[in-house]
Amino acid sequence: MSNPKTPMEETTYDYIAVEQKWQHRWFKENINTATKEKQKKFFIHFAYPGVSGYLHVGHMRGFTYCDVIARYKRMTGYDVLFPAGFHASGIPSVGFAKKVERQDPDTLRLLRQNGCTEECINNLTDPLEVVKYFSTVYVDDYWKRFGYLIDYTRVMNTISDGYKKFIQWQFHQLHDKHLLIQKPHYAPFCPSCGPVAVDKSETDVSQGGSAEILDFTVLKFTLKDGTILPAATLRPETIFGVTNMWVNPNVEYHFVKVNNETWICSEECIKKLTYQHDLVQPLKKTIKGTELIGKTCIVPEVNREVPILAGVFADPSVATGIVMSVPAHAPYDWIALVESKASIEAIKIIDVKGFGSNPAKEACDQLGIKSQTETEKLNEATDLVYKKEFHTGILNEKCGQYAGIRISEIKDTVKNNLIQRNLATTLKEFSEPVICRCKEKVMIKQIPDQWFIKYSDAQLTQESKDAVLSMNIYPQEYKDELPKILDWFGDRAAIRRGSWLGTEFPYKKDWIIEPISDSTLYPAYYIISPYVNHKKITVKEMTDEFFNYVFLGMGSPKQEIWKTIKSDFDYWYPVDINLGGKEHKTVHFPVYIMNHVAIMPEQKRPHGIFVHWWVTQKGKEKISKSKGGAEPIVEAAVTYGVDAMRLYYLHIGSPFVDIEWDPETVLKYKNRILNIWRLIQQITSLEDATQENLDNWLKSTLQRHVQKTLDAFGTWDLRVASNEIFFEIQKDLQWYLKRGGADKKLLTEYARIWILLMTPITPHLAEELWETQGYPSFVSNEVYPEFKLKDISEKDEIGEYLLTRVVEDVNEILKVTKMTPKKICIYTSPAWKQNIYRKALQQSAEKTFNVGQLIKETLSDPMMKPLGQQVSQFVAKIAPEVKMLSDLDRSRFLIVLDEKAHLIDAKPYLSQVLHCPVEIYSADDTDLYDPAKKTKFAYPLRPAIYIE
RNA sequence: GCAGGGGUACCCGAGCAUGGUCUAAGGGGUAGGGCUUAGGACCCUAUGACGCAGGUCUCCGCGAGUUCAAAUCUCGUCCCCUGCACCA
Repeated sequence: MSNPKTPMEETTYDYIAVEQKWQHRWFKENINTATKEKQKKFFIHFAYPGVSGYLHVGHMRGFTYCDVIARYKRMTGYDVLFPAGFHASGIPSVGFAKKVERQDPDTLRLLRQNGCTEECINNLTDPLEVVKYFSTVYVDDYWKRFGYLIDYTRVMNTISDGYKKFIQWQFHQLHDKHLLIQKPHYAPFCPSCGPVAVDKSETDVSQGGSAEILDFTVLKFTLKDGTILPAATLRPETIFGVTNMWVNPNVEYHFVKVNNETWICSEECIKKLTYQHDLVQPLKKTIKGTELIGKTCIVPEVNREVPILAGVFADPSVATGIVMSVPAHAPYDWIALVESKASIEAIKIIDVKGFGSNPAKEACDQLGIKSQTETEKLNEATDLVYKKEFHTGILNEKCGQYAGIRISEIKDTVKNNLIQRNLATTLKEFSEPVICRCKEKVMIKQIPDQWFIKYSDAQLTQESKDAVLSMNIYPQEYKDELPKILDWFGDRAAIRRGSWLGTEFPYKKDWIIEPISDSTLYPAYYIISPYVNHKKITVKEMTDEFFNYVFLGMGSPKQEIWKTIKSDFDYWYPVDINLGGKEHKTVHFPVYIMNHVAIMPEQKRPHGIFVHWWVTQKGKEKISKSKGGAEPIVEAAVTYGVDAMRLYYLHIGSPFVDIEWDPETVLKYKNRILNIWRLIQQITSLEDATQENLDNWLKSTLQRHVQKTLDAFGTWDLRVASNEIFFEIQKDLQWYLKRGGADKKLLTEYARIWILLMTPITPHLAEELWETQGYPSFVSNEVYPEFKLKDISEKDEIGEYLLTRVVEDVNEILKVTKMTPKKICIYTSPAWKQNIYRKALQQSAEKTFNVGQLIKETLSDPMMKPLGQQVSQFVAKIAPEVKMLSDLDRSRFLIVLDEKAHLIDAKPYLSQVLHCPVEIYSADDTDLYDPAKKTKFAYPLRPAIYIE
């Protein structure tokens, strides 16, 4: 580590040493521990990460936002509570342990790469060890490594005994408030492993992670002898158009007893039925498809007798294996009917614009479909007909009581009526095969008395929507979206029996509360966790009574420590910002709000939510470990430096867009960190010199940037804030130096403020610079700069504006004329023009501007009389632009500036950048050198130019 | 199906709520020049077209409309993306 007393060489900046040095000091002096001192508090946290293995650079984006906000708040007069923990519940750590257990080569390689010893790896077959191991990795290698001022005394996880007591209390509360309900539920289930998760990450399954659950309606067609021929459909309303049935002649169908009915269906179907229906009993009797063909059956509801025909497309593995035929509306059925050559009339039951007497036929004709084997085209035709009919179709007179109603409105009613009258039932099925990791086929199983949290509760929903109105939610779009999400958010199955981690559900033995439901009130637990961690309260003492007292203010304290904890809770709660990725928008955040509304007192409801988008791989692909993913965090920290990465996250895009990880880009930020380091070294070693106008300009623009930065932080517009601090300020400073500015005192102060500004974003760089500038103590503990109006000098701002315009104009002329200048003359506008211009601006601001009026007014002055023509030309010329000026420009142009004096001041600079002698005149000067009569083109803030 | 997001220059990406200062910030890339070199560096200039005096024309997915004025408002249209529940 470098010697802290001697500043580093001007050209070297050992960021790794700097990072270590300051992190060591911060944590040694515990500046990150939350304290109650300032009577103003700010509670921020990020949605704790699930313990699923090593994280990648994408995860650091949100964490970094959190730290920047927390650091900003602590510098602006708040006690900040920034805790963190681990979401250990659920499958991830179990899945990880399983991978280690089955010696998954990728997993083992990853562990070894990250320096995990063989002994350690052996331990990781236990999910609890996985949680323990990665908790350390997250804290030491990620969070501390990035300089986050997290209060590490509060670290907790969701499978600790104390947390479990907290969750049980939560569920007792929900139960008391009648928000726990029981009803049937259908969930993926593996015959040998039990419940499995079907999701895109494919933790539990080896195939079919993106399968959807389809909800078939099974219609009970009856044979002559009363046996039921169950046909499964996704369009129960088309029952009125059934003309026949399809059974596969090559399949042997099975008899099965369902309740008291006898069904005929495929063998695969029986298995599904047993998982989803009570009293399913296979009968040892089968019937060949061919034997069914030629028989007839009765269509339920309609009571029509229809024939059973041969259809090879009837797949025994799909639903019941028996298909009803609606040839007017289902292209498959139409083509099969044509191919069967049966003389059956299609029955049209849906009127829909754009189709005639047989939509299915017309769609088939349109796509040129000739055979049942053209499945791709048939699917397209089905899609086409279905979409059109669903949205614009109306059931016609053949549909009895439902005639005249839109499909989209009546579909569910038809279905429910049929089910109610025992003419139909349901069958759920995956849209594609789903295979468990154990190679078994995953089924859908009914859980008759599943416990749900009743998020559909009308009052809870309404109160939650009301709560959202007064919350600070970033981005605004999400605030607008949230009420709709809350409306749409349905009951959530809250428990599961299977091998995963979590809290035991108090009302059903051996069932575990699922991970979303156990992370809704958890920020409140951060208030308690330090007392648990320091053994100031035992798990045994954390009774419902304790939680009731601390959180709800109910009852009286049993111990002194209860009072202490409650006073902490009352000081810190509620949360000011809960920050999480966009994946939480429709999952975590709604339940976070709703549980607070349901359980916590009104004044403890959340104050704010901040949603950030993701870091993706090239091509907007989600970073995934399986695909190689982005760079590991520790490696990246070494390559780029932590401050560079922090700045990268802040500046590369708005928090509300996905950003693509690109190593080249991160390097640019690394360079910028280095440049700033050098620039500050450089400016404090300049030869002292003052230039009043220029110095005042620098002071003034700095305040503009301070103001913009504060405004941006005010709305957590982190990108704008970082842009001001790391780009705009630097740009101004460079202009100042280029102009020859070198006021030592000013530059010292400028550097001081600049370092303060950058502290929340690049704290290590800031601390190091702070120290080299000779300031004692931590800059992290300093007060953030405030806007100082007295430093604003509009006159000098406008002066520099004039100067840049002159340079631009000269360059423009040189470019067009391709001249090489020998001498450049600049003529500022005469006083009379400036007077008129100002008058015009004032009048325009007061909306009294009138060209004729102003000319008359001006010429009433006898001194102006001789200039009559010039005056009228000038006024006419400026009229349109004066009207269009913004308020900002108007006030800028109204400032009185001695243009000539300012330009003369800058003469050395002008001749330097223009590479030739420059002469400055005012149009009012008596001894003008103006061979080309350019003077008359001079306008206020737009001097005339003559180039030789 | 339900709910939501988005199309801006070579690329990324601001702007759009509150129309005018928008050829459209910032960053990157590219080209030319400087620095005679700080570490994958730094500085300047150019980067829609045209223009021999600081200007003109075109332009924000596509097509209309409102307006003195549209990237911004309205309507239509095409295309892309995300989530949908026991994965967090």
